[in-house]
Amino acid sequence: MSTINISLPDGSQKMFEQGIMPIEVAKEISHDLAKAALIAEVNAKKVSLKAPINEDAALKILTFEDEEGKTAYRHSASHIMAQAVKRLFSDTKFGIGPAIKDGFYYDFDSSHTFTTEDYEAIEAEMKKIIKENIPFERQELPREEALRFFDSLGETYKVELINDLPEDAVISIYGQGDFVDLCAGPHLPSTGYVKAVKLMSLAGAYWRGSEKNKMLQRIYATAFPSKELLEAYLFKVEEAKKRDHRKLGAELELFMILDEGPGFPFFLPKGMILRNELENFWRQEHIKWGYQEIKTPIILSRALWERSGHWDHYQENMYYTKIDGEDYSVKPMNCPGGMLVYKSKPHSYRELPIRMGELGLVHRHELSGALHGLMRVRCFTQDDAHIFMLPEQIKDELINVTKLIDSFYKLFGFSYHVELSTRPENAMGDPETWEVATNVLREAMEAMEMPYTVNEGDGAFYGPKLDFHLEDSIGRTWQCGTIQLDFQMPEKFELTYTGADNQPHRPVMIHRVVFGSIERFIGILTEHYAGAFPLWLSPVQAKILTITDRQNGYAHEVAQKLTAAGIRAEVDDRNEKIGYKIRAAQTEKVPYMLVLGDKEMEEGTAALRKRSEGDLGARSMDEIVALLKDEIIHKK
RNA sequence: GCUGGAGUAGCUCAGCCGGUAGAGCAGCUGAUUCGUAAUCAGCAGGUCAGGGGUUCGAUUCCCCUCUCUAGCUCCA
Repeated sequence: MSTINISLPDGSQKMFEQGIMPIEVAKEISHDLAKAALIAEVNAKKVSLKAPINEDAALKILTFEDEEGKTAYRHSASHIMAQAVKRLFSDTKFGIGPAIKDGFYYDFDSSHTFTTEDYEAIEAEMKKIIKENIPFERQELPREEALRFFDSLGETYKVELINDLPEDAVISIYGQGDFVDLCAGPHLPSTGYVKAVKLMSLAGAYWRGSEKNKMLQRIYATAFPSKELLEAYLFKVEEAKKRDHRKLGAELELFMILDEGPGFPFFLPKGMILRNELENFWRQEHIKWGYQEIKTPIILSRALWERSGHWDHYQENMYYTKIDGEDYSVKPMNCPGGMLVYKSKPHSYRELPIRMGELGLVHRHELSGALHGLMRVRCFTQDDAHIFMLPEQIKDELINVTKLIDSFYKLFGFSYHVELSTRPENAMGDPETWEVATNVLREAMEAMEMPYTVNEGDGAFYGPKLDFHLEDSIGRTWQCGTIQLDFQMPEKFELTYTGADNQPHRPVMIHRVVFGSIERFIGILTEHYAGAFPLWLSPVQAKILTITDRQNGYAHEVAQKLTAAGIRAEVDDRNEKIGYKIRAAQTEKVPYMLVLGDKEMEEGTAALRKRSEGDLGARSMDEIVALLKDEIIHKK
């Protein structure tokens, strides 16, 4: 038997007998590593711990700490769940069962309708399978044989999957006792490796994500290498729920959504303060960045929407009405109005770029099942702008807008990722123009060295776009900012400017938003800060709390002083103990509290208390005003 | 829209097998005048989402509608 040379991630090399399994190498390295090992990476290929190594190789042992190890672990758990379901509901057919962020799912087609009451039985069966410690066994099959095999089992979905695999694909199946699944692998050595599992939720999911297909039943679950890790995860999920903007929005009285208007949010006084602060900031910044502001009507005639292409390309998302017998539509986008403003007078090349902003309220018909708090609504305010420019200005403007968006997100401490969305199916205009536009977006991203992913076919019907995604409290991402490059609208609306040659030319246009939708942005902000907004955004910035009712008069004087300095203050002069009032203010997430007793009243001071730090001691009123003003101005 | 789940007081929730609803918090009133996260007592609060059906009787069982909710993209 010959020997082979195995190199490890730390650079060391060791000689082993040919055909050695990764798990044996792991044992050689350390007992702990062997215990934590899940799968291996041999020459950059993921394999089972029991796959013999037959040649010199670079070996890496992967554990739950590695993304790939975690994925294999959950993927194996999904097979265990499938096996459990097969045992309990034998006529079940199988769709797909991948690992996902934080867990895994499996899609089933079964005569049985799963409910949460089945969780217990399925989990119990999974535990049994885990206890049986059944090895996962890999087998590679020729295509024909694989097709025959799954066909004989009646696994129509698997047959479909195999038929769609490329000609040269290696078709592998994994068996664990009485259960066999089509799977690329790799898997853990045996079911016993999975320690803690929990079924999380139940949902319908169309086969292959298309609503033309049958809806399968999807069970979401998760798995961890220990009960403690599972519980820590469940705790984290519970904590995240407390940050949910729908819950906080109601508690903090920011907004509400009623049955009288599903998807149409009401903003309450406190939510309006937050919103107005954001809009004020937006206006100030946009002046600095060279924007003008306009406001266009909400309802405009059918002729306009036909011209813009919305009537053909966006029909199912629009609301319609009739005025004096003529068709009108409620605007789903601000651009056509902006076009009309541009067209209202002739333009010279000297004016370009023209950056025309609009906080525009748009209405869109979203599927009822897609509505979600402020994140997905049927009416929202876009912090829109349309930039009309010369072709040679495109790249600079793209960079400019990207920097503007980045400066906003940085202020709030958001991390975000960018997606480039390309030509969709129902696109307007010729593919060549799209190609050009898409490439300019790419170039701008590359010029700034911004990382981005590509989202094929997800562009707007009039142009490709760069989308900026922010995360919510449970890790779902929402598109906020977007930059869309548009060669179509200027054409449709016959926009022109007079060039240096005294001839008419066609400008190019960018559509862009920074917040995206003010509503969605407020939702994201609420979850980001868990409702404890920075001082400049807080609806109530300071709460004045009296120890006894002797200080009530003084309290209102203090409130007057703060109000005069532009600080939003409220007095709590209820006949309650100070602890009670502090608790109330703390629950309302008021950033500063001013506690007033006899001492403060005599000295003309206030005992300052910060939401995040507790008692700061007595300060003069001037000092307090200066401190708060500074924090507000610098948006700390 | 589709699939599963849910809807009881302002909020969080209880209500067994059908006999017309209960708690805590919030609110109001009174007492207490208190120093950094809940003082005590009393009072008031509900067309049990809406509609229909079964029944002597429905919050409870059945059907329809509305709304909310998880998901329907992350490719064996």
